Amino acid sequence: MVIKSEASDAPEILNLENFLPYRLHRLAEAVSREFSRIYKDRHGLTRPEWRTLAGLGQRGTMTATALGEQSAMHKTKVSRAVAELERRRWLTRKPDEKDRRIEHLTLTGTGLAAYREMVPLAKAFERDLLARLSAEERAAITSGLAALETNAWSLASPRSSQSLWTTEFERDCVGAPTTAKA
Amino acid sequence: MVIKSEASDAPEILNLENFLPYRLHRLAEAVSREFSRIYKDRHGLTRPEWRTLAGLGQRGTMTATALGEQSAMHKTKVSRAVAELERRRWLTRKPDEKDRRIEHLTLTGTGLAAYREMVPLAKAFERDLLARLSAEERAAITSGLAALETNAWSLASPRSSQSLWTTEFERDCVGAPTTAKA
DNA sequence: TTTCAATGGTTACAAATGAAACCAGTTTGG
DNA sequence: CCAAACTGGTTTCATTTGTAACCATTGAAA
Repeated sequence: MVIKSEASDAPEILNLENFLPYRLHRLAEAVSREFSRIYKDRHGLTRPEWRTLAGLGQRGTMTATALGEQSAMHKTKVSRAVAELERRRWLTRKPDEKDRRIEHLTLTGTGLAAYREMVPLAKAFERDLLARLSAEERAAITSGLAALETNAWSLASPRSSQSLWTTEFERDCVGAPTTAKA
Repeated sequence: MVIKSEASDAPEILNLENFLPYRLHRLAEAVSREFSRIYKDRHGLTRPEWRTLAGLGQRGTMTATALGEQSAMHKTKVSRAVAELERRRWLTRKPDEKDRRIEHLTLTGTGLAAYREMVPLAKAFERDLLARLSAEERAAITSGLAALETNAWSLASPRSSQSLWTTEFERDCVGAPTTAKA
């Protein structure tokens, strides 16, 4: 059996190290795990809780489904995260007038304070991560990811309410701190 | 309160959509989930099981820890995945002669067959995913990811045997089908 | 109206996960 | 030789997750 010397693609072998799904997952996992330490140590938040906080902090009042779409979380994760943040009195629910199934979620003062404390830490984390790359490399991931996002978009998992890549949750947001309109 | 019009960075707000950890995670999740359908429908494999299969298929005989390092999985995941694949008779364990703690894992004929069947599907999946991007975009993710990988490397989670980014597991591999030497 | 499908959200239950304890076996260093 | 300290690997237990079933409400259709 001859050893192939031109690295990595005997057609009948899959080189995991270069396999996109695997690379993405591994990287995401490492980054996410590292970042989680920040909100975990700091406030004992789980990832769904942090995302809920981040979503509401960014957009102001939202419904649970909107939150799920915006932050790509499963229904039940959102539900549980919201329940917990409510228990901590970091957010409040206000039933919709027209449609009594809907609840509008908003951060309380305490919740907002926590959010405001987290923002600079998050930004610093990202900055530090990117700081080690050259300008071109930064540009590369940014545009590369963007390209994948718009395309992987046709994948998404349609089953259940797990529709990633925000469809139209914008509609459900009111009074967001910065409703950037471009 | 004036509405900022230049999209997205009031310094006190974190724009999730542009936040790297979040983008990575969302993308990885979608891609991974979509890809998982292939091995899930096809063979009823879980992700750890698929990775185990892929690892052994690629490198030939390996120990459990080497597998864990190569595929960035937690000890226990590997252990359980291996147990299941063994139950299916897709792999066999052979105790090391020198060190009786160690077991060398190898795919059986059946396991190898399953692997061989999966490889083209995996490659096709990746190809299809990338096919929608322009050449530059493809180059961008490839190099962007590579850059992040080499750097995020200093993160990794040192706790437990979850050390990502392969240290020296090469040593534990024998008779890999293609021991690409560059 | 009444009925039936869809939608926002929660809950129950089963499966997947991770931390930590654990059981060999191995090495180190008296 | 013997006792730590360590390493490969498994197991136990508590937590997290996802699926599916569920309640309440709404909208559309008959």
